[in-house]
Amino acid sequence: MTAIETTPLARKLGAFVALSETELSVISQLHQRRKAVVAGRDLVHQGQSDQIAYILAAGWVCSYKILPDGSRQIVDFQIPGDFLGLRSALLHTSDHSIEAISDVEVSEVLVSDLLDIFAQHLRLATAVLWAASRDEAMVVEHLVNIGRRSALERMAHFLLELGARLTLVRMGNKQGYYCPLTQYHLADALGLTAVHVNRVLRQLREKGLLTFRHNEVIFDDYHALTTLVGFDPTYLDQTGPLLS
Amino acid sequence: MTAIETTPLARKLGAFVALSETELSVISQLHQRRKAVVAGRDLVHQGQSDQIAYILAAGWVCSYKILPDGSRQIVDFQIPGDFLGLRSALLHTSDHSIEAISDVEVSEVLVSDLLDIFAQHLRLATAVLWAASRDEAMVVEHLVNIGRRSALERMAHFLLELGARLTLVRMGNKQGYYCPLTQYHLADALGLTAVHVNRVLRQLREKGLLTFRHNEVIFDDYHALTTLVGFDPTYLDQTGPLLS
DNA sequence: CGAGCAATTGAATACTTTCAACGGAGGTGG
DNA sequence: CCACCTCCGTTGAAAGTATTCAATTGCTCG
Repeated sequence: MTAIETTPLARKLGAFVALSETELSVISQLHQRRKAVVAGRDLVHQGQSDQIAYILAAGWVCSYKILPDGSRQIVDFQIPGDFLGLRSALLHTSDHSIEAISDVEVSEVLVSDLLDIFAQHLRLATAVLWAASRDEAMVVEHLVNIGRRSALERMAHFLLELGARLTLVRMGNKQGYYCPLTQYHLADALGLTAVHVNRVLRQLREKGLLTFRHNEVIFDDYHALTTLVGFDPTYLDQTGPLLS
Repeated sequence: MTAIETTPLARKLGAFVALSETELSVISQLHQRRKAVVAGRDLVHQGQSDQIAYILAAGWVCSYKILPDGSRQIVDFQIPGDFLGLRSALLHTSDHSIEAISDVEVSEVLVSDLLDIFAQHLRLATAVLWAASRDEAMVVEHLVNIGRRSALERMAHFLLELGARLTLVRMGNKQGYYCPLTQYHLADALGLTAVHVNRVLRQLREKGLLTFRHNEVIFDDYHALTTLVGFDPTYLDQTGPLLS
């Protein structure tokens, strides 16, 4: 059982509904068809059809779109326990690419298997629906972040949100977390230049708010950060509403 | 039957799958519990719980979020035929507000009714799932738009997308369309200032690309516009992939 | 007609990008 | 083992883009 509990997906869903042993074992069965991808490689290409879905078991990936002029926008990052390409699989076509940021392990999931499981374990269906809705809410929050916040606030909000997500799968806490993203990743995600990302990070450091160095995010003043950007993690950990 | 065909929802879904008369009548039955909202009023408030879903029958609305500092970001506009608050209804809580831009008519939809219909008419379920996925894809495209395009390109892309959506419900074409949005709406949607929106619209006009005046968008040079921003409406009218 | 809202314009300011250059860490091949 | 290359991070200065502040016009509505 201990082994079962340790899959990030189980941890994430478990934060939302208490899972029975049966349900936990069903989740672990989803992780059968393993596949490894090395850092930097694309897992899915924009426009690729007949897309399969994955559960991210280890490592970090990002979903992005490339514009005609060559610039790219990262839509969001996925961390262990997150689904990849669920919507694309349903639509049989991917409208974005997925890049492995670090070395990555994924579990292939057949949509048909998933649907079978939903039919038999309604609580799991509910939990996955919750996860999908949360993903959508994060994209919306990302949109708001880019549209209406200054570069400094954007960065702070982004790193706070990431911290909250990582905390849910026990890969971070209010002190900080390990973060394999480069400043180029941050730039492409936040709609900034890598150069400006660098300056913004320096500002945050000099203000004693947070330090991002050597792949480590350290919250120097968590409280000040949250008030600076009005960070409200409600949309991430709403435990309850869906339970009924 | 003519009366039935004319609901915007039927027109939209009909653009995706050919609908039988039975299906058309089921759709029209969804429009029973009518409700009117006057322009400027909020239909849904951020944080409101026990949310009900709606189908927009007439008029325009927008979904938005207010930031702690008072600024707002419009996430998305809805036009006749679009669902409102489907996700919020499922989650029993709304994470955003919905404003009626013009006088509006909506049809209340009980989630339970909708689920019943899905069970009986699988093609309709598919079509609605398609619509929901398209909505999500539009939010993603909106994110890319704000993150990686200049103000001018943003505006052009946005007005093109809106035109494509309106065309789908026969409320616009490649010549142009009626558009009740103010420059403030555009600003809040595109992450700009109303002042700057004004200047950008002037540029577009002076370049002979498009004219937005007196609530009318006129594409002066549709082709030049699409190439300017690399507008690719694939994500809007993908007829096919989901049919299987 | 006055009030209020939307659109418009100018000038000054602030924010972000661009261009250019350099340092350090890690990996490769001679 | 070291030279060399590349990728990432860092910094300065100049240029460009968007915002802010302020003021004016036009229009609609009561």
